[in-house]
Amino acid sequence: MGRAPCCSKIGMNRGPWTPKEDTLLMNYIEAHGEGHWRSLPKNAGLLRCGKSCRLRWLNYLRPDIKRGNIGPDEEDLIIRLHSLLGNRWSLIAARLPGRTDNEIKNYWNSHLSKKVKNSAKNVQNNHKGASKCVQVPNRRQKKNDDQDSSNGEMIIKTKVHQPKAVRVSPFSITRNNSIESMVSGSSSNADGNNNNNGLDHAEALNCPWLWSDHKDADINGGEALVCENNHSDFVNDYDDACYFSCQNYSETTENMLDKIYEEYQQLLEDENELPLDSFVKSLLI
DNA sequence: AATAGAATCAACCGCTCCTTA
DNA sequence: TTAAGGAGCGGTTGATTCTAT
Repeated sequence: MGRAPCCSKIGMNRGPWTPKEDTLLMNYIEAHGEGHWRSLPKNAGLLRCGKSCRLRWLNYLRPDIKRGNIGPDEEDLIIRLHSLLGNRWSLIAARLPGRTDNEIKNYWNSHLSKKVKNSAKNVQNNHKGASKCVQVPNRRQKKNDDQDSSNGEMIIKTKVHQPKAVRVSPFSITRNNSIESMVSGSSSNADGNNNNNGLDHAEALNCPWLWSDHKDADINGGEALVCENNHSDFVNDYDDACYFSCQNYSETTENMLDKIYEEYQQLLEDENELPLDSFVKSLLI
């Protein structure tokens, strides 16, 4: 089934935004708030696609945006989160206050990927055969990585969780009655596929990722993420359970970033140890 | 000073997911 | 149940800037 384009491109401005366009967009959002991107350009008097407006606002015009000067702490966290999450830029960005997925993605591609690659090579040279945690490639990357491997470049892989993050509204949870019902595989994912493969809890817990990608999500009304692997879905609403949420800036940046990473790691370590009920409760606390 | 190649990053594209009627 | 629209995400592109020669 094809889809109509998000907007007619005829007569639309493209390319870099002008200060005038920025002002129009900012004024409109100040007055009316975010959202309704499709109709926003028309209402704001902009000759831009709604997607373009959204991107401009989210990545550059939002008042809480930090630009440039990615510090060593942030850099370190990006690298570590990337080793856990892969190219889930929005998830990574959600844990770096003021940073956008686009900025992190660009920073990774231009700086960090090389850095990581070089350090991986050093590790290989120093410890031949030693295990190193590197990202699991996504579909497109995999092809290239396979080619790298075939060129004789050894890529050492350890278990990396690569959940497919899917936005889920609280309604999804209600529909399926309980988290446990989802864990047991009785829910359908967004593709409409029923994932009930007769999995037991241990299998389902292979992927307990539930991180909101919205800083202001709340436990009842916020969005949550569903992890999706080959076998199971798992749903929870988690964001406010993070005591180091992005709203808590009282801690030092360094401590906060470390805690973010530690919690992600802890989730991974715990997933195969906790009984289901305990695990679910730990996420909801 | 001029040029070429590399690096950077804002913006676009296509796809997927969620919601709604 | 299903189709369509809105929104978000990750990959890619291309213009601009930087650096080396």
